[in-house]
Amino acid sequence: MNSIPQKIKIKDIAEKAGVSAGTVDRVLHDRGNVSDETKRKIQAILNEINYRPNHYASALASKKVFVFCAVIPNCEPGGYWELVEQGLLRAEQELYDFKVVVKVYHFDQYSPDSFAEAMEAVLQQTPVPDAVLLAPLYKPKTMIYTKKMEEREIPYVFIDSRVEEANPLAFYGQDSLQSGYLGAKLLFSQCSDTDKIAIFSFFDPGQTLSNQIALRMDGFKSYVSKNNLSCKIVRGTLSANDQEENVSMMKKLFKENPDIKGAAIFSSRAYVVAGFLEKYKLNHVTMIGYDLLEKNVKYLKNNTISYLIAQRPEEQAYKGIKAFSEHFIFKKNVPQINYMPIDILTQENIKFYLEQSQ
Amino acid sequence: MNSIPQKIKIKDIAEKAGVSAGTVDRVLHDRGNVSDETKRKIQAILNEINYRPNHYASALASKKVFVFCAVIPNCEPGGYWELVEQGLLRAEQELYDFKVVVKVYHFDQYSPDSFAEAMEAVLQQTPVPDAVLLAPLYKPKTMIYTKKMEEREIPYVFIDSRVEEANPLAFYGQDSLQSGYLGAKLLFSQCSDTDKIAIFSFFDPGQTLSNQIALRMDGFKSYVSKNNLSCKIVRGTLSANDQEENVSMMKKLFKENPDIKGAAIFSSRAYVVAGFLEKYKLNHVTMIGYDLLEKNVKYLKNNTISYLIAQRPEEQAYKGIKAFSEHFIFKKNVPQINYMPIDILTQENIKFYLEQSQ
DNA sequence: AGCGTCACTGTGTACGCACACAAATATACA
DNA sequence: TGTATATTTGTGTGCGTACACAGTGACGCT
Repeated sequence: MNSIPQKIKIKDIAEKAGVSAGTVDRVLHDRGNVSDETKRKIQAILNEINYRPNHYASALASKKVFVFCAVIPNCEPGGYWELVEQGLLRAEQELYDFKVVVKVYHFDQYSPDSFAEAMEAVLQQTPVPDAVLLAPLYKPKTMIYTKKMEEREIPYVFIDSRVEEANPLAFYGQDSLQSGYLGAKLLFSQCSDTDKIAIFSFFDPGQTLSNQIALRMDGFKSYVSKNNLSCKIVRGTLSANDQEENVSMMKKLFKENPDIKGAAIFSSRAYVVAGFLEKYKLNHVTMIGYDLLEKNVKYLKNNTISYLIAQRPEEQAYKGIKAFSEHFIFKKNVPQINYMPIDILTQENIKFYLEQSQ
Repeated sequence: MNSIPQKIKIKDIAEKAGVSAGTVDRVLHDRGNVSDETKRKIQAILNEINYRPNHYASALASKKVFVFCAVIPNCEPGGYWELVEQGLLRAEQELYDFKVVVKVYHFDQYSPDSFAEAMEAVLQQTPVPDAVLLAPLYKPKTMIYTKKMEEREIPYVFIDSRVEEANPLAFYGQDSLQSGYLGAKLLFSQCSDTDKIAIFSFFDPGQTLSNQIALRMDGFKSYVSKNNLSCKIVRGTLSANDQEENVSMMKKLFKENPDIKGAAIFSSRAYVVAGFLEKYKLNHVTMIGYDLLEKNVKYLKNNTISYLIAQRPEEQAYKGIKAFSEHFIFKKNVPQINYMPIDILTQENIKFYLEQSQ
């Protein structure tokens, strides 16, 4: 009646080997104190049969508490990083019974020093974290701490972007170059090859921000050059906090360039530009943007933004934490480079992506 | 040191209530044999505190084996339903330690009777299935069996499409109408409003096939009429098995209508048409299709197909089975209607969706 | 021979829960 | 009042594993 194939447990192996469960356990966990002969015998049996440990029973018996730290930028309400944090929390909840705790550390995304401070705090906390998930916005600072973590044998996962020189347990994020390339393709599916295009970016004097946005821009440009488009590109620089200045800048830009037909912005704050386009009724301007934020969705729905390109931030964080549990609890190998799908969102399909936040 | 918030277990509740763990267990599972007074006392405590049962320990202690049956069309290699079956297997593997078995029953997707046979077999098997996942291609037959399952209190989940009159535990699938609508939008982003468009469909004399494909077509048409497009539409009917006939049909169609600029096909077998377009170098024809099959992807990559619209079949099946485990094992409520995102696939982003089959 | 040391191995308890069974208490009836 | 019978409650074992601890035997030493 029981249609489950009989599972093999430690006791079965012990009987087969003519030893006790304790000895098998010692071999399984490589805890020593087993004679070479016995060890070989047990390992031979393990190779023969298909022993699948019950990780749930194991977690139940083990007293080990796992502390995973996450280091991400401050979460503005409705902003990008809030979605990331939701993914962290979802993973924590799901792993609650495995005695997993996720501690989130925040830093100011415009200050490499505050990132360093957060990393210091993580590495100095007690208990020592078992693993660290981080968004490596600043390469030099990141390298300092990945090195430290490697010395201390603390596995770490990158989300959002990655530092190629480091050796994380895993990376979850978008191929930014390709997402910029796709952005161009979508924009030019609505514009003509010869149109004038405006590209907006935020003021960043110290080049502090990661290369994600830069890479998207590179991808965009590579589409233009690869397809020999003769479009003209004008640039607008936005301020992170002074919205009035932004409006006057855009007013000026569109006055001086009344022939602008398309607009692109590679950060998640497309709504800044879209709000302007809507207010000043520049309906003839086709716009693309990035990331599924409520404020962006609003403009997608009313057709100010034609396409949004998204990267599943919630899932990145969720999978990042899950990678640790796969590693520590389920003892599985985790693929190292995991590119998220580059989702294309339109008026027509956005609804179903919104529902998707699990 | 232990930073886990102290978890409440049955024993804690028992102590608080001044009873034994067995009694608390009886209340938790509503197994009777508890005096009203004791029951009230325990329930009061349960309302007060936040007791979260450890479902892993629970599964460990319970001897219950869950048998979930899945009823889906036969899986041709490389075909759509193979992806669905992969999702079923992934879910089964993940739930292995919970003593969950997934039994897959197949039927001929062109024969309602064979569907009925499969459903009969499911309902007559021993042990009686705890739940049934099905693709309700045929509404009348489906209704017969959903009624039977409701009588026997066997929960069931729909994937792929749904029957509105039934009352499944959950549904996972695409909003077909909307995916047809989006298909039109994407096609006309590449074609002009006045172009001639060819729509292909497979010969289906008995109208056996579910309304999914019909709904997509309706969605397509509603886009055309809503936007007052003056395109001309010609139709081609394909045969499921006679490829030679298909080629001659298409030759004739494109000869008689040399001004066809766009092509759409609403089943998963876009490759039949794409193969023709490629072979006869009809590069000027823009084509859209459905579903992420290897054979379709080939034509997306070489630009014969401009857009593929996908619906995550693997995930539908996976989530369908997971819905049962949520229901039975984790005692969670499952949202009933779950539309999958309508993914837009292009040459530029397809790579990352292929990696995703996890 | 007696002793300690060491390398190895077996045993027992606990994890949180389900469930069979034993025990205790309440109720009915002669 | 005593006995039989329900009803309610407590206890104990096992699920598969981890791990502390106890036990065994070989060996070398005085």
